[in-house]
Amino acid sequence: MTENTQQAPEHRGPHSAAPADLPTQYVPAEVEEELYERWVERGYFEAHAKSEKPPYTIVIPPPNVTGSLHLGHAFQHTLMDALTRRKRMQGYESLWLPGMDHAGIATQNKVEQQLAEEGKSRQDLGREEFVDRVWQWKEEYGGKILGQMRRLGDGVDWSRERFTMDEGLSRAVQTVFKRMYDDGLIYRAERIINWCPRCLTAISDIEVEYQDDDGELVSVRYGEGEESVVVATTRAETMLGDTAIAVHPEDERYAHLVGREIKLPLTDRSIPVVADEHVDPEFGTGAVKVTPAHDPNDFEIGRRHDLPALQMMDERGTLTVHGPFEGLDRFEARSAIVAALREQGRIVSEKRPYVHSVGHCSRCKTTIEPRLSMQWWVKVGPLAQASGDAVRDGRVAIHPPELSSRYFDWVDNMHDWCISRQLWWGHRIPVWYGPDGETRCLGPDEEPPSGEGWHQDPDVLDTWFSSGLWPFSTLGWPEETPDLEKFYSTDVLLTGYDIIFFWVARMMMFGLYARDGVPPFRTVVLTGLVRDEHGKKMSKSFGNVVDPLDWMDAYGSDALRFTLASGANPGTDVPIGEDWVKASRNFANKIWNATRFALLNGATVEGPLPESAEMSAADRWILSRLGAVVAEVDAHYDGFEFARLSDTLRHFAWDEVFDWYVELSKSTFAAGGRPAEVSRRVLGEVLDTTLRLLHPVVPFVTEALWTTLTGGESLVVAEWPKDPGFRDAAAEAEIAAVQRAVTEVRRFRADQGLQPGQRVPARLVPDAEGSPLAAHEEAIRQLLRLQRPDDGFRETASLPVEGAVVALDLSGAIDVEAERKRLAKDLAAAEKELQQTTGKLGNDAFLAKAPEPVVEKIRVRKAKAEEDIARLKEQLDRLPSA
RNA sequence: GGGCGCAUAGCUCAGCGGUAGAGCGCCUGCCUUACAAGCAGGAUGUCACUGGUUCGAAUCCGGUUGUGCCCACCA
Repeated sequence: MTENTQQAPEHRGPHSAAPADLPTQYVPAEVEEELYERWVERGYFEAHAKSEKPPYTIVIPPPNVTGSLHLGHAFQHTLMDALTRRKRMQGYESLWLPGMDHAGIATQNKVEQQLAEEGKSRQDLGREEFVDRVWQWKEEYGGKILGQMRRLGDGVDWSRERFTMDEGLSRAVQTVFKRMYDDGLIYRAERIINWCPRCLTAISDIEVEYQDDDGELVSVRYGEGEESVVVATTRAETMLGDTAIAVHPEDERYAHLVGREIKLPLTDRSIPVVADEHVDPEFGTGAVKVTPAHDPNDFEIGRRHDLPALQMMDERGTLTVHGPFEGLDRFEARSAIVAALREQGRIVSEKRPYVHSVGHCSRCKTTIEPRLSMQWWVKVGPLAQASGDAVRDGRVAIHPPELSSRYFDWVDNMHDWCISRQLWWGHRIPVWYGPDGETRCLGPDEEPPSGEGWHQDPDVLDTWFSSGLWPFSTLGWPEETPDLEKFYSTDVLLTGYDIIFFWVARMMMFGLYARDGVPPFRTVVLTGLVRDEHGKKMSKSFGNVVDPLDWMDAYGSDALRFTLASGANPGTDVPIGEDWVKASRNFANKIWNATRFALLNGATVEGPLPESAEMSAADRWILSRLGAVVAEVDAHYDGFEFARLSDTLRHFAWDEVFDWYVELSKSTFAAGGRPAEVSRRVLGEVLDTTLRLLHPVVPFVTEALWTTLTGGESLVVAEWPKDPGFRDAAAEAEIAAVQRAVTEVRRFRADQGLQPGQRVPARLVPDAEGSPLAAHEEAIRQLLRLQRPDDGFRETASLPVEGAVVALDLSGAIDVEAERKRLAKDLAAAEKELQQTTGKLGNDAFLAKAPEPVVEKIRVRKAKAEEDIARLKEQLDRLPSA
């Protein structure tokens, strides 16, 4: 490999590098790291609160410290990076704020796991030492993802990096907590919560994953003779905590029992029969055991009927009721109790398989145990209302709009949020309890109460409590900092649709509350999930998880980024496969080589663009297209249509610029003179602009090439192109005609099996009215590799194209049969077209109702079909017979 | 149980009322001095099924089937 010009010194003038030194292949590894370091050193990504420029802000969804970069991150980061880079180029004070989440339960689990390998538990260390250990762990392993972000090219402002446990962010947490506590929006209450017997903490409703598990439904007879009821249950082990039997108030089968007491099997207790609307008489026997301490429904029934709640398990799910079952695990207890009941003849109908939905801890998959427990809650009513309204009244837009229904479903039906966690890693609840049952909630600047008997609540907050403050806590709130003033509220919040509830809704609640009704962001852009090339979820068990670094190593960051952006249809999942990344790598290489060609041919960005009168049709055509593409790309950016903007750019760059325009310009360059000078300037202009347009998505390769091409400082701070509004419909039509003619002749040659080396003299014969091709004879000849006609020219084949005829001297080499077949096929197609269009135009209803442009289009099609048929027939007639 | 979405070329997906598209893959021919990570040409679809609206439906409406996701206090 030759030496890479990118290692040449910065700030060289235009074309000072010998372009021939550019290697013929783009090698990402040779430019990426160096460019990123340069960008960071020069402070391009740092935003300034004092800037006069209008702000544009995106805060990163803070990844967990425990995590490493996966394709989902790479995907979202690519989009956020593209958005902020473009805005920066457009002259905004563009801030993309990075950081990480302490991820309470996930991180604590991780460190506990590590301890377990040393044969220790967190209790062995004690709280303080354990938390130290987590911090240590965070310093050592946390933030791995931040290094990976550099590889991806993320243009984040590293000077503003935040962590949810930073001092400043902790102040924000405590400030909000205190305010909400004082406002009565945070309270403490004993309720049924979702308890994870492995993590040993409460978790919120959305941290529970329900899945259909196989269970068994057994029917058990409670009581004796007349005074007996049969209940159906899947959770026999909880019967020791039963404090009632409930039936429907209108169920005549049990009317006589309501109010009576029935003896509970395996115990000395008797429990009442109560009538409650909740019971479905159709289900099972129509009678249900009530265990208020271990089932949320039963808890409600208990409240309505003033029943005691009997806690019969400890925090690990072990039975605590005195007797033969004490000390058994909940699942062992289930079979033991069923066996005991069977022995007593109380199992009325045997177990039958029953599939029902069972909750599991989203962290460790352990079956959740509903448990009666004292916890802290956020009263969501007013906050949820405001959160819904902000979207309903348009202050916040959700993109794509289809996904807003999910948001509304959630905020409009939100239950109070359990925010306390029985963990050690996290923001400690700032509440102190006094010796006389006093409770004191402290703000960040308040000293803890001194004196005997005061102690702080041992629990910490749900990790999403601090994430919910992220858009403003990271900007300095509760202080009214210049950052907050300048960059809040943020412009776009881009994240996966899977955390609408966890994060988006909560940021809305907190943001609207803390900032007096100002929403934390104006637009929410929801992305899908990254999946494998067959649309399957990536998971360790499938073995289809891909480390983005592997692909970046193999194909470069740009290739990965471009592939991800190409797949980003709004709100839908993104499949990705290695072959696609490879294809994007090829695109990057194509950009590389096209620029190399331009440099070799003296393309320039110096001086003003030549007058359009001086330009060739090809020059005017490509500039006309360029303007249209700038406008189109802008529209796609504004609509967050990343797949479309990627497609638009790839098609324009590869097909139109790198292929047709470059090929057409070759004959111009070869001819030299003023036209060549003009084209060199136009090619420089088009490449310059195209590289700018591509930069936000593929920052590395574009930067490397653009600085060489233009001698400019950096694309990161270059200006975003504006559509100059130059359009030339005539030039566009002319070049389209050339393209069609060239394709037509190529097709002929391919059908004829003509070797490229074969000598084919040809002449372009414009018809009487002139042809748009007339001016392009030399270019066409070159594109098709046709010779000039010589004295012995003998026309043996002619191709009518675009108002002209390409006469070819094949000197008897023509394959008559192949040509006959081809013409016959074309003729059939033309006849079908004629039939269709004639039919349409003969339809009065169509003529009466269809809009004029549509009718006109059909007329044109019909005329063309007629022409084609006549021409093809003539050609067929002229073919020598075989 | 409720809600949302999707069914278009071998694969992954655009298109969403006026001649069926892209990328990858496939076939054929080319090392044409920017690029073989390339170039040229080509093949491939009753647009799930079924009614309807319309001059005209892949596109709008109803139904069916299949499929994915979300929500729900399914003893």
